[in-house]
Amino acid sequence: MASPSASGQADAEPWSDLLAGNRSLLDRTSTAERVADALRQWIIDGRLLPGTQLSEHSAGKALGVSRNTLREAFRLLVHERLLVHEFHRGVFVRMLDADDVTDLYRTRRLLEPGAIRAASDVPPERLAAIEAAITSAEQAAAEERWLDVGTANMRFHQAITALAGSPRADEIMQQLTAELRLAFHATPALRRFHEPYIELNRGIARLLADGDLDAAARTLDDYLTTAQHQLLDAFP
Amino acid sequence: MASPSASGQADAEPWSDLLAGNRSLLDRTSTAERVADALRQWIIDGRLLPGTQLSEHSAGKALGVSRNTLREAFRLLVHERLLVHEFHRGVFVRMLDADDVTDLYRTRRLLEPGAIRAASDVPPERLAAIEAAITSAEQAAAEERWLDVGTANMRFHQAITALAGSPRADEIMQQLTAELRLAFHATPALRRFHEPYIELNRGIARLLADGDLDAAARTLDDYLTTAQHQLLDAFP
DNA sequence: CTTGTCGGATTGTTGAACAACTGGCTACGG
DNA sequence: CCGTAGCCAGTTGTTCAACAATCCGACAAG
Repeated sequence: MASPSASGQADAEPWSDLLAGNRSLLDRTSTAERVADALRQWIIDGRLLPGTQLSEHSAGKALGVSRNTLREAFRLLVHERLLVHEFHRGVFVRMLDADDVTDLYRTRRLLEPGAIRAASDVPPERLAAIEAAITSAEQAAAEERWLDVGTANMRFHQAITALAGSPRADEIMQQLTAELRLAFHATPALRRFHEPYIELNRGIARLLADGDLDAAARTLDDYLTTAQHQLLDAFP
Repeated sequence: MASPSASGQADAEPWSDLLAGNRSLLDRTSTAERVADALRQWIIDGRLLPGTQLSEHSAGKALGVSRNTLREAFRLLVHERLLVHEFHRGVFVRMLDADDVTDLYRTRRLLEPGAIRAASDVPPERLAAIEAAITSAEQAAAEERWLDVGTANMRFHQAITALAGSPRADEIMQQLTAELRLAFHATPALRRFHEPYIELNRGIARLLADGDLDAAARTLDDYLTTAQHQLLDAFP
C-alpha cells in the first residue's frame, strides 16, 4: 500500500465505481440553490409562515448573499409554488386557498392510487420504505412531535408514489407535499391533523404486503377524499 | 349614456367583477419571464436543438438583456427541464436519453388515463376541445406541416388531461409535452412521428363521446405504450 | 369621504468588476 | 511517442453600485 504502483489493479477500478455514485457530493451547488434549499426548509418547517413577505434587502442581508443571487433563489421557489411573486411588490410565502387544497388532493388522487395500480408487484425494498415511514410516524406520534408526524406521513405518501418507479412522478409528489405543508401551517389547529391517518397507512401497507394492489389503491383513494374534506372543513 | 351618473348602478358592481378576472392582463411580466418564454418557444419549435450551448454573453447580447436577467430566465427553464445547467460550464439545451423517454411515458400513462377515469362525465366543451385538436392535426397533416401536427397532437393530449379538471395536472402535462419535444427534435426522422396517431386519437374521442370512459382510458394506455416503444426504437 | 399629489422605500434591470473554474495548449521529462 | 504538470484564455459565479419604474402611505384639496 506504500507505493501506488505496488498494488495490482488489473481486474477493475474499485474506487472509480465509488466515485461515480458520490459524484453529487463533489458537484458543488450554486449559492442560489443552497439559498433556495434553506428557504424551502424554513417554509416546510413553518418557520416562515404563509403570507410573510421576503424583502430582497433584508433577506439578502440575513443570508449574506447579494440581491441578484437571492432573486435567482426566489425564482426557483416561485416555480415550485412555495412563494408567490407580485411584480414590483415583492415575494411572499404562498397562501393556499380552498381551491388549491382541492386541486392538490385531486392531483394526489391521480398520482398515488395510479402509482399503486401501475406497479405490477411490490418489491420488498419499496415495501420496507413504506413501512419505515409508518413506523417513524408512530414513534413521532408517541413522543408528540407533531411536525415530525407530518413529515413521516408525507414520506409514506412519497414511498407510495415511488411504487410507480418514475423519477418524475417522485419529484411531482415531493412538490405537492411541500405545497400541502402551506395548508397545515396556515391553521395551527391542523398540527395534529396527521395522527389519525397513521393507522390507515398501516392498513394500506398490509394490503400491499398481501399483494392486493387494487384494494390498496381503492382504500387510498377514499382516504385521500376523506382527508381533503377534513382539511377543507378546518380552513379559513 | 352621455353622462356617467345617468345610469343606475345601485344593485352591484358589474365591472369590478370583470376586472377581478382580467387582472392578469395588467400584471406585466418581467423581462426574465419574457426571455424564458422566447427561449422556451425556440426550443419547442426546434430552432434550438438539444445539445446546443447557450453562452450567457452571446445569448444576452442577442436578446438585449443583461447577464443577470438572462440567468434568471435560465433558472426557470432549467427547472422545467428544458435546459441543463452544468456548474461552471454553462447551460445547454437538454438532451433526453432512453430512460428519460421511458419515464416521460410512464408519467403520461399515470396522468392521462387517470384523468379520463377521474372524470365522471365528459362535458361538451371539453369534448369540443379534444375534437378541435384532432381536426387541427388532420388539417396540418393534409398540408404536410409536420411540426404543426405534433403541436396539435400535444394539444389533444393536454385536452385529455384537462378532463381531470385540475390546473396542476394541466401544468404538469404541459411541461411533459414540452419535454417530449426534445426527443422529437433529437432525431429529425421523427418529424412525421405523430401522423399515424391522429386516427387513434379520433377513435378515443369517439369513445369519450359515447361515454365509454373506461374503454377510452384503456385504449389510451395501450396507445401510449405503443408510442413509447416506437419512439425508443428510433432513438440514439 | 373621495380624489390628486408627493416623497420615501422597494423592486426591476443594467453594467462593471473580480473570483473561481474549465478546457485546451505547451513544454518538459521519460 | 506518451503522459503529465503547469500556464493561459475564455466562461461562469457572485457581488456591488447605480438608475429607472413602481408601489404605498401620508397629506392636502375638493
